[in-house]
Amino acid sequence: MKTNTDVRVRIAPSPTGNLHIGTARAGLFNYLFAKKHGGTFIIRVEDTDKARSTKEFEQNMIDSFTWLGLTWDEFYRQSERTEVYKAYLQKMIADGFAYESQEEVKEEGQRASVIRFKNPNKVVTFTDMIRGDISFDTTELGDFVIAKSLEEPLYHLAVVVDDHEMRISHIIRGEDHISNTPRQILIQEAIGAALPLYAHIPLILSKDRKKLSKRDGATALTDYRDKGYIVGAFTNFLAFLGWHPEGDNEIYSIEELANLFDISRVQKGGAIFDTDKLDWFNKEYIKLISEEEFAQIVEEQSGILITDKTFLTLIRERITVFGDIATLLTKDGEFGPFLFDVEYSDISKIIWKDSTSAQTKEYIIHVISLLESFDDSQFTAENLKNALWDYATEKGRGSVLWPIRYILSGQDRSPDPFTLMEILRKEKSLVRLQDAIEKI
RNA sequence: GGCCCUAUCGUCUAACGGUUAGGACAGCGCCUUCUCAAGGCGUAAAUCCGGGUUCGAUUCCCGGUAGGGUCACCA
Repeated sequence: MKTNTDVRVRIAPSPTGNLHIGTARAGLFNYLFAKKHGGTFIIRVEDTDKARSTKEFEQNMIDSFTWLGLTWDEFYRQSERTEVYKAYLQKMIADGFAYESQEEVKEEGQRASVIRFKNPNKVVTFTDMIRGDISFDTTELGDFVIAKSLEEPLYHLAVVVDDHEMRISHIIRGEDHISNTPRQILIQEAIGAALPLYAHIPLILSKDRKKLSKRDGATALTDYRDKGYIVGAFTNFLAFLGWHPEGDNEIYSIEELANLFDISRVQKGGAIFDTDKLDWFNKEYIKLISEEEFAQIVEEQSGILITDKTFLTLIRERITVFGDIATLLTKDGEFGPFLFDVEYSDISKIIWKDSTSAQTKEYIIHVISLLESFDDSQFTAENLKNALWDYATEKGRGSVLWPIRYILSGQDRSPDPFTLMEILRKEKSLVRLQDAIEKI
C-alpha cells in the first residue's frame, strides 16, 4: 500500500464505561495505520446518549489512550455538535430521505414522535479491506430511527455525518460493526457523502470464545496499567492479537509496529485474550529495563531504595508485573527482602528430609563459626559459598543449606542462602541463625 | 430464528498451489540445583468434514458442520 497523505482515521469510543480492551486495540490499529501512512489520528467521543455518558468515563478513556501513547491529532465530542446533526437532519427531511414519524408509546421515556430514515430497500455491497465484498439486503432493516428529535441524533446518523464532515478516509473498527455498515452506507448516500474504506477487525474473545465483556474480569485498560504492566509490552501484545508482521520476531516497539503495520495481514477470526502471553511479553520487557530505572521502579512500588545489584536482579527475575514487587519485599507493611518471620512452631519445615533436629543444630553452629571469621565487607555470595560449600557437600548439601536458607528467608521458596546472607549482611544473618539454635 | 462473519497445535500465529505444515506462549521431560526463580537443551501438539478445480491443495470454488457477531427511541 503506498503512502497516502490523505489518510484520516478515527477511534470513536462511547464514554459509557471504562475504556475496554477491544476499543483500545481498535484505537491502536487506527493509530498504527495512521502512522504508517503519515495520516491523521482522531479521537471522537460518541456521547450522544446523555443518560449513559459520563465525564468520568471520558476521563478514563483519555487516560487510557494517553497511557498507551496513542497521541491524537484531533479531538471531538458529539455532544458539542448537535447543530451540525440538526442541519443534516433538516436537509434529509427536506430532501425526502427522512421523515418525522408518529409513534405508539409503549414504554416510559419513549417519544410520540421520532425521525426515521426512509429506507430505499436495496442491496448494499461494500468492500472490506480485510474480508472482501460483503452484501446486505437492507429491506429487513425497515425505516430505522436515526434521531429522537432534531436535537437528539442517534448513533447511525451522528457517525455518518461526522465521518463525512471529518473526511474520514478509512473506518477501522470491530467486527461487531459489520451489520451496522449497510445502514450507514444508506445514510451516506442520502447526504451525498463519499464512501470511506472499511476494515472490520476481528473481535477479542474471552476464554469461552465469546466477545470479551465486563463479566470476564479485567476488561478496562487502566486495570492493566494499575497492575504494573509495561506499556510497551501491552501494546506489543495487543498489536499481535489479530495481526502479525512477517518473520518470527515478536518484540517490537510501537514505532516499529507502526512501520511494519499492514492492514491486509490482519486476521479474520477472533482472538482469545490470553494473559499468559501478555505476562511473557511483560517479562521480556522487564529484562530490557536499565538498572537505574529498575531501582527507581522498585522504590516507587515498595517505598524502599535498593542499590545492591544482586538484590535488584533477584527481584527482576521473580516478578511478572511491577505490582509484584511490593508483595515480594514487604509483608504486613514490614520490609523483609524475601525475609519473613520463621515458623518455629513447625520444626519439620526447617529440617531437611531425613536429618534430625540435633544434626541440624550442629550444622547451624558450625556454619556460624565459619561465618564469624568474615568481615561484613567480605560478605559476598561468592565468598560465602566458597567458605561453606565443602562443609555442605560433606554433610549433605540439602541437610545444611536448606535449614540455613529457610532460617534466613522464613520461606519454602527463596533465593539461595549465600545471596540471602549477602543481602542481609553479617550481623542480621548471624542473629537469625543464633536465634534458630535456641528454638530448634 | 433471520441476516452477516469466521474456521492451521490448548492459545497467538506463519504459509499467499508444491514445506518433513514453521515460530511463540502455555504444558511436559532433562540439565543446573538445598528450594523457588532465571537460564540451557529437548518433547508432545494443528490444517473441522465432504465434494469439486488441478499433475498437485492448509491455500481456489461449492455444500455441510461448528463457533461468533448482530437484529434499540445504546453505541
